[in-house]
Amino acid sequence: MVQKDTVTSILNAAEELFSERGFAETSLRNITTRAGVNLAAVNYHFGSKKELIQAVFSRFLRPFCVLLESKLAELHKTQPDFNELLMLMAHTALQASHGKPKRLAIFMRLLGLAYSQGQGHLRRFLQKEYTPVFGGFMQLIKAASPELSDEERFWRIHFMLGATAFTLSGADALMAMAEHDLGKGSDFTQVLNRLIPFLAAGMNAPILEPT
Amino acid sequence: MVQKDTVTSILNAAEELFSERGFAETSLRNITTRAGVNLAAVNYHFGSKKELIQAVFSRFLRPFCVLLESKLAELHKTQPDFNELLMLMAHTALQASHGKPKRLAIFMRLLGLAYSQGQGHLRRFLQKEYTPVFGGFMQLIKAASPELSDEERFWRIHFMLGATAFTLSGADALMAMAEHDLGKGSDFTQVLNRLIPFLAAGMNAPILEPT
DNA sequence: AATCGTTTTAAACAAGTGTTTTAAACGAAG
DNA sequence: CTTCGTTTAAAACACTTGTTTAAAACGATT
Repeated sequence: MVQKDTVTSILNAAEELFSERGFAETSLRNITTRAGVNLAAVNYHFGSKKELIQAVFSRFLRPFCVLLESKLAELHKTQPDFNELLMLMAHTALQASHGKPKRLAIFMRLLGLAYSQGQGHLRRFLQKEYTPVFGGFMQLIKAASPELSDEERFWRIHFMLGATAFTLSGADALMAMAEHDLGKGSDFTQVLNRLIPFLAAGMNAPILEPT
Repeated sequence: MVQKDTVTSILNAAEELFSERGFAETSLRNITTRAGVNLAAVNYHFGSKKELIQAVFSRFLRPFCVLLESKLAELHKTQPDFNELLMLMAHTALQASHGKPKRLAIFMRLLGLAYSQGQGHLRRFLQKEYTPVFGGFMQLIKAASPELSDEERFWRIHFMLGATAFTLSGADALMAMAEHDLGKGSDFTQVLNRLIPFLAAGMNAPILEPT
């Protein structure tokens, strides 16, 4: 691979290493070595390690949000059900990954890390920068499940989020495990096609309001 | 709180700090300071930081496994459905947490960290030590879903696992968010009572085998 | 060709890490 | 009381971390 722009080399290396080892476990020296640039380049171009982490997220999230926003605009007229909504989301995410499922898996793992690992600054950053776009998607979800209370819907959305983040972030490891355990391989889109009906059924589950 | 045994003081402090900040972000000095013991005590009693991490898991997992194993034995006679199976699992986990939901949340977060964070030694440790016990549970799941192909069931189990780990590990943060967003608070068992029907519906979702 | 702002380089910085070492304190057994 | 193995204590170990510095190299503009 030829020597690209310094900052994108750093972003590429950081994206890979962060998703493999986590944020704290990845040192700036790991990143700059893999990127083939000088150690000081990170602090020069990004300011600090924290800002580098945020930049990694922004590079993926910004194009994804504009893509999603445009698709949501033309979808607000119809009344899509969960299967349609989730397939749209999956398709948009894959599109933002330039069609490469591997990139989506990497980003999902980063997203999982952002929540599981301390990284309070990251949660705040994501919340402040990228929540408005998801508001439109939430409205469509609400329209698709008018029978659910706000509380019930809130939790079911996070159940979906968990299943998705966990599965897609470990997709390659799980696919390898599936091949080993039952001899049948799967590919990434197959997994998505199994996941979506599962989630839709969960969202449409009979309600059991607490006493 | 009075000064307990040195090793359990260390385990308590490590359990809390690991679940709050992650493994790499928690230093031995953090742990020994909170535990009120000398820094060298960790290496003296556990050998290394890695072995301390494993000891934290063992302290929870070992009693949980014996509890689960005994319950599974008397359950193999009946033909429990998913709601029963999941409720049994939840009840056992809560019981292993001495009835304190907070402790279960902490352990779930640790489990999530073990998978998301690098920590290859931990994944290997957990796999080698504690997988046999879950085999029995898997058999019951298989018996409860004979219409599913092995492949479909494999993936749906991991969908469940993801939703559960993600939700319960971040339960306190999510509960705070729920209270802030929609003014209604939830408690831990309520969340479990919402999660289980969601998962059961997902497991029983109509099958859409790939072409 | 000389000059400017921008970028890269190598070296050092202070701070924090896990671990080891040495000596001191403890608590029961002879 | 003394002696013994076990536990604690303080200090130092060698090493890695993120960040900063100051000089060198670069690249376009005048």
